[in-house]
This record gives sequence, structure tokens and C-alpha cells, in this order.
Amino acid sequence: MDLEHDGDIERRSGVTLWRQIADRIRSGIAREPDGREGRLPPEAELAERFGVNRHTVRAAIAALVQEGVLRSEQGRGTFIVRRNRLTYPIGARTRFASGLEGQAEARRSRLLRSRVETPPPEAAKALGLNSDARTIRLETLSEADGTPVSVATHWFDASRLADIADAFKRTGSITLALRECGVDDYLRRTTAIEARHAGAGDLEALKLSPGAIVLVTRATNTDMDGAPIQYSETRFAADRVTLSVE
Amino acid sequence: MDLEHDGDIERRSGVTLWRQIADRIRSGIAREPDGREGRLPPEAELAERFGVNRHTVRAAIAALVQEGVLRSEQGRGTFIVRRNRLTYPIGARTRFASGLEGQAEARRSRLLRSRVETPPPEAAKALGLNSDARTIRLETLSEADGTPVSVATHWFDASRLADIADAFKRTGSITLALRECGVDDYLRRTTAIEARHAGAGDLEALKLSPGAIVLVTRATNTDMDGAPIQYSETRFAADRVTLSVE
DNA sequence: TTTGGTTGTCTATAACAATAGACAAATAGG
DNA sequence: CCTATTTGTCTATTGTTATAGACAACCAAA
Repeated sequence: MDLEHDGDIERRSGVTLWRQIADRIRSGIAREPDGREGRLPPEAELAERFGVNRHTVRAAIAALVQEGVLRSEQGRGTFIVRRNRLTYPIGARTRFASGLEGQAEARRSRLLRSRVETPPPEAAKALGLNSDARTIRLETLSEADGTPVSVATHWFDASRLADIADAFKRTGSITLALRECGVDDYLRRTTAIEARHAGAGDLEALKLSPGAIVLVTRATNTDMDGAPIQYSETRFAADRVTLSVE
Repeated sequence: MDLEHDGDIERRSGVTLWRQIADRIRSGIAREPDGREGRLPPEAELAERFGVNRHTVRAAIAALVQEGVLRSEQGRGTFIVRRNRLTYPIGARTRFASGLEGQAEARRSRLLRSRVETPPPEAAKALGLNSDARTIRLETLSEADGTPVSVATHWFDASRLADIADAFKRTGSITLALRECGVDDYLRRTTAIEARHAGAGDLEALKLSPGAIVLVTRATNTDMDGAPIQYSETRFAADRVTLSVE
């Protein structure tokens, strides 16, 4: 595993040494050919390589064990827990479930929260609504093989898609829910991509540890006539997915 | 400015409180309508809002002043330094300079390093070369209005584009350099997008502070006959750009 | 010129992170 | 069954981060 990849760790940077080391080990694992099982070098060796005390390395490993990335066995060593990085394609026909087809067995989404609200400026603009219009806001969590992949906030025009929350709850799919509401097909028009530290809410929903990164996409979908029907902000666990633009 | 955006800050998470607060303030600013000047709430109020001591808030502010995001004036307050977030379009005709046209005045790229090497597996695969082939590796830094935006590592087939390093050095542009080497036009075939913490090298080149995030794109470009000519990994300062997928 | 609100600096203390060293407990291999 | 290697636990010490309170310096507006 290539841990030397990027310079030394830094002291009094606002990030503790154990967390920097944990991040380096995690991304070293993520960089590996997909889902390789393997053994981590002994703690003593890692401590020397990073130029820190063994206890500091142990703190980093403990955090990754907590996260489920590593597994330690007394007397034997510390091992990498197999986990694939998912590739999530973005294009005109972007859909969650079918996008991950073949990469994971159990793909499902479920509703965390829903409510009616006046849309934030961005959503209003994307949907072509006034800022005092009524929108339905859905918070959803998507998982693949039991691991949370992304949380998303969706806005829909309440006057056109009044029953979308119910439909999503029943079907567990935006595509199917839209179909039940009379939108047979739709297209992804625009996608903006950013990255930032995960907030507390996302940390919990995605089962991430503090300091983790989320990839944020903000997308507008339209029906086949070009009328906007959905505006979404999706936060992906950055160390579990690669976004792929065709 | 919406600082409440995402839950409480977390103690003994491996990230110091002042850094968490700095990150929250920075992204609160980034979320604002583009490049708004404005005043930060007083330190005492921020301390109360975040539930920490005023000195802790001061440490966060000091870090952001160091970064050039804020400016403090004794007796008056702390102010947001205007800075636009750039939107970088990704599509079949992705190019650095023209992509940012109209968003920034001075757009330029310069060569950090170049060398001949056997390509890493990913680059070899993308370029359709054997793993013992010779490639030219370019490290470049791109700036807009004097602010570093991205650093990139490019691989080219050495047998086809022997003079690419020189040509880039002269022209400061991949597009122009390729033209000098006989590639009149090219297309972006695939783009993979990830996000991670910036490594030490990228921190320095992009003038970021530790813990900062980079958006990583890995792209393959082909000539008009579909033959791969370039494989690149680009690291964008995540708080300065939005990637936009058409 | 006074007042209220703000940032800047100082001291002291408590909580946490990192180092150092020693040894126990489990495993794998000869 | 021994030995070398490895993870697990304990104690002690030092340096960094966060809290608490007090007050100085500066600014703007009454």
C-alpha cells in the first residue's frame, strides 16, 4: 500500500496526528485495486514510517476499526476489510439503482424526512418557481449492500407532484415514484459538483467519522418536454464512490 | 450567513474545534451568493452560537485571515474578503482557459515539473500502452487572477509527443502545446471525479491550509480518430471551484 | 468627548494529544 | 514446546488545545 504518497504529516495544523494518519491509511486503501484484502504493516513499522509514536498509530488504527475499514487481531496483525468503491455514472439518464447495477447486490433508498416548504432560492430558480411557491422536500438515504452511499435532498413542485412523498415511501425509488405521479421518463439537465467536509447530519446518516469528505452534486431533472420537475442536492461519502462523467 | 447549516461541532473527533469552526465559516461564506462582501458577526456572538470560548473562535478567525478569506480590524469588526467561486465546465470540449472565460481575467498555467517515466498502471491502461512504455509526465499549476485553482499531472505517449514539455513551457496551454505537436483538436472521453484531503504537495502548490479538500478528476482525452493522447489527474481546490457537467 | 461595541493581549488552569518505556497476551513457525 | 513477532494494556511525562476572566486599544456614533 502506497502510504508515502503525499509528503509528511503536519503538526499543530488543527488536525490531530492520529486523524491525519487514519486518513492516509484510509485513502491508501481506497487507492488500491478494487477491494483488495490485505494486511497492514505492523504498528511499529508504521510508527517509524510516519515518524510518530506507536501509540499514535494505534489511535489511528482504532478509529479505522471503529469505521469498519480495518480489523485488528492480537498476535496476528491488522487487516484490511474488503470494500468496493462504487462508480456512480452521471449523464442524461442518471438514476441511482440502475447506475449501480452489477456493482452491488442490495441497492435501496429510503425516506428520512419529508415536508412541504417554500423552496430555497437555488431550488426555486432551478424549478422555475416563485420564491413563495410550495415545494415538497424529500430527504433520502441510499444504500448499497447495507452500506450508506449517499443522502440527498430533493425538491418537487407541490402543485404538480403532490403525492411524491407517499409514492417514494412505497417504491423506494425516485424513478418509480415519478412514474406513479405521471412522469414516465425524465432527463438529467445539469449537474454541479463540489466537495466539502461532511456536516454533523450527514456524518450520522452516512456513518462517517468527523473530518470525512462528501462529494456534493446539485442536479436539475426535466421531463421529456424540458419542463423542470426535480432539483436535488446529493451528498456522497467521498471514500466510497467515484463519480463518472460519460 | 448560514452557519447553523449542519449540526453542532464535535469534540475529541481528531479535528480541533478552531479548525471545525474555521471550516464552517469558510463554507458558510462559500455558500453565499457569489463574492459578497460582508461582515462576520462579532467574536462573542460566534462563540455563543458555536458553544465555545471566544479564544477558540479567535483561533479559527486567525487561520482564515492567514488564508486570505477574512480580514480583521481592531475596533471595527471582521470582514469577508471578496472572492468568487469559479465554475469549471466538464464536457467533450473541456479546456482550462476557455472554460473559465469571462469568470476571471488572468488565466494561466505553468509547468512545475516534467520527466520521462514508465507510466503508472492507470495511465498505461488509459493510453493503451504497455506498462514498460515511455511516457512524458507533466506537473502543471493553473491560476485565475493570481489565485491557484488546480494542479494537474498529465501523461503523454513519449513516442508520439516527444516535445510536449517544451511546447507547454512556451505556450502555457495544453491545447496549444498539443497543436504544436500535431494534434489539432481533441475530445474529452471520460472523467472520473473523486474528493479527498489535499496532500502536502498539493497544499503547498494551491496555497491551502491543512485539512483542505481537493476535487480530483481523472480524465482521458483522445484525438479526433479516437486514439488516446493524454491521461490527466487534476486536483482542484474544492472551496474555489464548482465542477459543472453539461 | 463620552459611550458602547468591537478586536487585541495577557495570565492561569483544565482537558486532551503525543511521547516514552515496559510488559502481558495471542499467534505462527520452527 | 520454545521463540520471534505482533497486538493489547498500563503508567508517567510533556506539549498543545480549550476555557475563564480581565483589561487595553481602537472605532464609530451620539
